[in-house]
Amino acid sequence: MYALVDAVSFYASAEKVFDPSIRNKPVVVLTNNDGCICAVCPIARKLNIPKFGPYFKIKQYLARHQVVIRSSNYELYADLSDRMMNVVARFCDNQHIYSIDESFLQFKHYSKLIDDWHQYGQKIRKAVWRETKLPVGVGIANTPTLAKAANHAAKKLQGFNGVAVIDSEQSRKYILAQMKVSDVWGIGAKLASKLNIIGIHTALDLASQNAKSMRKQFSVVVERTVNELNGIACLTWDEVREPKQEIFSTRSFGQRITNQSTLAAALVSHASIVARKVRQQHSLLKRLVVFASSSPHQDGYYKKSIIVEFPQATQNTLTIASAVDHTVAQIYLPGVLFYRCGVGAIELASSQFQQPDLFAKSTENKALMSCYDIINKRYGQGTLQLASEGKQQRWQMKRQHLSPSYTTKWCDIPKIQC
DNA sequence: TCTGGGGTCCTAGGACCC
DNA sequence: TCTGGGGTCCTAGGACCC
Repeated sequence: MYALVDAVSFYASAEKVFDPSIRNKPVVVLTNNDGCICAVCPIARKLNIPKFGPYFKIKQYLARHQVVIRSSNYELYADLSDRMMNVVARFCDNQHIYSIDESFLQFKHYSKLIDDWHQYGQKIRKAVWRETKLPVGVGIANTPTLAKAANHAAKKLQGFNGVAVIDSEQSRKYILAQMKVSDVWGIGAKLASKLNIIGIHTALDLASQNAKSMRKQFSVVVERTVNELNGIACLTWDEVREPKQEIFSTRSFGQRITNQSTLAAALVSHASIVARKVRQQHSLLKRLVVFASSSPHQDGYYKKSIIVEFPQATQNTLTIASAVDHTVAQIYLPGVLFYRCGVGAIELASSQFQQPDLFAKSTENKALMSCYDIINKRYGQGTLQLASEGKQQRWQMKRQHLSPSYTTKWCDIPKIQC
């Protein structure tokens, strides 16, 4: 059996944890630079606020309805996510953290010990609430896609109270029949509208199709989804957890950037983030793309990217940052109002099977990097950084409605008055 | 006044090679 | 009757997810 546990509008719920005064109010959270709306709490959802719509277009409407606005506070969310994941991990053999607020659980030996999955799901849910004050939904089924569907039902359908289990033909059909095909994991807007045209509207409609012919008409992804909806697991647990093939770090600037050294500082910072993530999954970096662009929403759209190839695959921040720094002169163009930039690892190799260069001196410096990672993990990312990332970081993002970092900064620790 | 997220994977098509 | 290959690498753009 698999379970999918995720938080109810996580960012908005996280904002409510340390600020009880907004618990009964409509709350939305904005993306980086206060650009779009990325989380809408259940109370705010009743006002039909569109998720991922640009904030400035709906600002008036939100003000009229006295919606509480928060900028994304990743320091807070990452810490609450850790706490939530730790609680959930106690209930299973294996946990795969799929995103900041979702994890898949696998039950192997536990399966024999659990006779009532509903009750067990409630136990998880209550433990998370008790220890973190985050509301979660739990979906349980025998494939990841069905666990996702059950999770959807747990949160959206009446009568489930946060936990749904698909453990019979009856429960599978009941839940899938009430689920729009566009809500199925892996079916996005484009596929959903094509499926609608041929009369497939619900998840159950999709599940009833012939998997092979879905593959012919659409793709192998749809075939797999059909099988999974029928309880046939298509991805093994190991496959679900495979290391990433690409790792990107990109960001739009708080204000447009016009000078080369600021662009260089931003790109080196992204390089450093990518290098850290590469080390985290025990990979080595072979090829990298460095890019920057002006706003695609404005005339005269400029974008430029450079590919960097490392003769010897590496995970050394210093090597990677310096290579990125050398591309900046080719990317920068005077007069361009830079809006966004980033760095992406596009070819990775396993560090287990490294091909060393017989004639080159190794530049890996593993001891330095692991020391660097340990310090930053313990004292917060950015405690140690490269000088070339810049000190003032004026290009940092705009966060005008930022809440305190209650759990990660000494000065922001909540005060309780008796 | 101006304002529009971030990340990963897949696929189609072009260039090139033998 | 009509018919002209197959593989790899690269890139841009599409699709999807949260």
